Amino acid sequence: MTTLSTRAEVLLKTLIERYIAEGQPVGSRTLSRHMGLDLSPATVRNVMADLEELGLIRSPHTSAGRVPTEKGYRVFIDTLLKVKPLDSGEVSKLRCEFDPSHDPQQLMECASHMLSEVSRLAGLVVLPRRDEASAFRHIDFVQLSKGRILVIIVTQDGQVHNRVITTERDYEDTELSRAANYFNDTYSGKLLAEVKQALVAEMREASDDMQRVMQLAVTMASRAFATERAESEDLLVSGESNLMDFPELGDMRKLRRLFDAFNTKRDLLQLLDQSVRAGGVKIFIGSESRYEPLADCSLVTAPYTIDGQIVGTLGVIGPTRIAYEHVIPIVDITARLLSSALSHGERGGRLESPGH
Amino acid sequence: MTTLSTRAEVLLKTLIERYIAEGQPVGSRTLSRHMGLDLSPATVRNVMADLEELGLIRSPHTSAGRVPTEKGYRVFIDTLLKVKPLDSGEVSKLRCEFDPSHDPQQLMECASHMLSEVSRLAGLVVLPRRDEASAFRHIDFVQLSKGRILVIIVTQDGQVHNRVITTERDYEDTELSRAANYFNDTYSGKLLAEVKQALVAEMREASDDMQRVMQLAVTMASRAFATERAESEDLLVSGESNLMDFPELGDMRKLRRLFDAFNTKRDLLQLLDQSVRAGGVKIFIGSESRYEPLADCSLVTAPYTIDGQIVGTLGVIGPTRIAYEHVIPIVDITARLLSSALSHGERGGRLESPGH
DNA sequence: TCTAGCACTCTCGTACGTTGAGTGCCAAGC
DNA sequence: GCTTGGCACTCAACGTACGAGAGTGCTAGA
Repeated sequence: MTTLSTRAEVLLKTLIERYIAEGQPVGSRTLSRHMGLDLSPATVRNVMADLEELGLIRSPHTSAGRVPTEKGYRVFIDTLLKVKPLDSGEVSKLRCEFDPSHDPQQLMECASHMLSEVSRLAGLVVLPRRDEASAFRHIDFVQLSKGRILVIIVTQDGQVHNRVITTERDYEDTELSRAANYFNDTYSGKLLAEVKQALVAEMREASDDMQRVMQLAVTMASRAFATERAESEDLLVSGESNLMDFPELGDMRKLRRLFDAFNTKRDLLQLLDQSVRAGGVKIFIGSESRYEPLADCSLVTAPYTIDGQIVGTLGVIGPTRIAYEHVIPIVDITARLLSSALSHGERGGRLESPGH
Repeated sequence: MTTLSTRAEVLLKTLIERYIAEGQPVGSRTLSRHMGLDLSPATVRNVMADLEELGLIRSPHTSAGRVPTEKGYRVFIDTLLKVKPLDSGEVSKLRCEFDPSHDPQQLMECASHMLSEVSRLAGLVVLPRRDEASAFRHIDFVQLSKGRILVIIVTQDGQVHNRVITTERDYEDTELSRAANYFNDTYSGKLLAEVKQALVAEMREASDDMQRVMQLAVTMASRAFATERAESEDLLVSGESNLMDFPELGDMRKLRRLFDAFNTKRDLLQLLDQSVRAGGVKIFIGSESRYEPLADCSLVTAPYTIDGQIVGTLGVIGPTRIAYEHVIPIVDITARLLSSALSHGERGGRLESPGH
C-alpha cells in the first residue's frame, strides 16, 4: 500500500476521532475546522476522495459525510493512534478493586465487571482452563448423605472444584479423611494430567492386596476426575446492556444475535483463544473476527497470566466506534492487575514491565 | 366487583387467548368468529363496552381492537384459566435433565437454563441464602503459598464455599489438617449461626492456655467466616435475549432498564423473596410487582425446597402477554424437579403432591 | 496547489390525502 | 328486552410530495 501523506494522515486521524466522538458521518466543513491545519473544505474534500479511493473511509450515501471503514480503523490503530496512559490515580483506584483476599473466581468476576464499568462496554474474561498444566494440591472427601460423597479438589493456583459421587455403602468420617490424607501425601504437587494418568494405572492393577485406604482413595478420586465435566473453559460476560446505548447497534435482530453469542459462549471462546498466543493487547475490528454476530463490533483483548504463564484472556466488546485510545490502556491495565492479583508466588505482586 | 355473566367471561377469555396468541388488539369481528357462541360483532361490541367499563380491557386508541388490562389478566388467571398439565413424556424428558450427580450449583444453573429454553422467556433461579438455617458440615485448610491459606467450608446440603485468608507465618500441612479435624469434630452438624456465635465466644476468651491446634483452627475459621461476603443470596438469569423477540418490548430504553435490572439483581431478589412465603405458583402482572423496570412484564414464580424446607424461588419473566397456561405448569414442574433433585435425604427423590 | 463557487444529490422532517380496521350509536327485528 | 344490521365517525398506518439542510464533485481562477 502506498504510504499516506502526512496531511492525509492528520485528516484521517481527525476524521476518525470526530466520528468516534460524535457517532455521525463527518463532512468536509467540520473536518476543516477541527483539523489543526488551515485548509478549506474543498481541499479537504480532495484528500477525502483519495482516502475513499484507498478504501479507508466511505460515505453512507451521496450527501452524508464520511465514516471510517474497517481498513481505516486498522490504519488508525496501527499507525496513528496515541494511546493515552491512564494516570496513576486512576490505576491505583482500579488496583484497590482487586482485593487479593478474594479467590480466583471472584477476582475474575471482579475484572469482568470492572472492564464493563470503566469502559462502558461489555466486559469479557475467559476463565483459565483447569487442565493438565495446573498442579494438584489437595483433595477432600465429605459424606453428605447416605451414598453421596462430595469430592473437593484444590489446585495449586487456588481453584476449587467439586463433584458429587454416589457410592454403594457409607463411610466413616475418619475413614474418608484417612483416604484423603493418603491421596494428598501421594499426589500433592503433581500435575493434574499426571494424577489422572497415575489413577488409571492404579485402577488397572487394583487388587485385593492393595491397602483398603489406598483403594478407597483411588476409586473415589478417579470417579471424581472422570465425571469432571469437560468444561475446559468458561466465559464471564458483564455489562452486555451497555451495548444497548449505542445507536449503531439499535437493530434488534443484530443485537439479538450478539446477545445470543454471549450466551452460547462457545464461538466467542474460540475467538478469544486466538489472542492468547500473542502477548499484549490485540484488536479485532468488525469482520476481522470472522464471526458474524460481531460484524459491527470491535473486540479489544489482552491475555493475563499466573506467575508468568498465560492462562486466559480478557477484554471488551463494543461497536467499532469506540474510544480505542482509552479502552486499550484499560484492557491492558486490567490484564496486568488481574495477573498480579492471581500471582502470589515468590515474585510477589508487582506489575511487570509494559509490553503493548 | 359485580360478577361477570358467563357470556362476558367467555368473551374475555377468548379475547385474552387471541391477544396472547397474536399480540395485536382484537376487534369485535374476529372475536365474534373465534368465540364459540354465535353472536354478531355488534353484540360483541356491547359486551366489550361493559368489560371496558369494568376496567378489564381497553383500546389502545379509538379504532383499534381491545387489549387486556392488568386487571383483565388477573381475572383471567384467577378464574378463567385452565392450566394444561404437561404430558408425562414432557415431564420425564425434563426430569432427565436433572442429573442428580451434579452439585447444587449446577442443578440450579440447569434449572434456570431449562426454564428459559422451554418457556422461550427469561429464566430465573434465586440461589438459597447460605445462612443460619444451613448446617455446618466440614471445614478444610489448604496452604496455597507463603502466607495464603484457602479455607473451604462445606454445608450439610452440599454447598461449598471458599475464602482465602492471609497469615503471618506458614504452617505445616499436618498442622492444618489437625486443626481442621479438631474443628470438624467440634462443630459438624451445628447450624452456621451457632458456629459463628461459638467462634466469637471462643475468640473472646482465647488465652495462652488454649491448645495450639484449637487456637489455630478457631482463628482461621473465624477469619474465614468474617470475611465471608455478605452475599446472602444470588440470582441466576438465563435466556434474557429471548425477551428481545417480543415486539412489545421493542423499545430500547425499556429493554435497557430491564436488562439492567437483571444485572443489578438486588431489587429483583427482593421481589422474588416475596413469593417465597406462599407455596405454589405465584404470578405478578405488570405493575403488580411494584418494580418499574418490570412494568410491562409478568413474573411467574414458584418456591423450591430442600427436604421439605423452602430455600429459594425460581421462575420466568416475560411480557404480560405470555401463554400462562403453558408457563405455569412449566414453572411448577421445574420447581418440583429441582426440589427433588436437591433433596437427597431419607425420603428419596419423589415428586411431592401437586399444590398449585 | 489551493480555493471559491455552483449545481447536484440525498436524507430527514413535515404535511397531506387515502385506506382500512374498528368503534359507538341508533333503529329495526326477533 | 336482547340482538342485529346499518351508518357515520375516528384514528393509525402508509404512501406521496415537498422544502430545508448538509455535503459532494467538478471546474475555473488565484
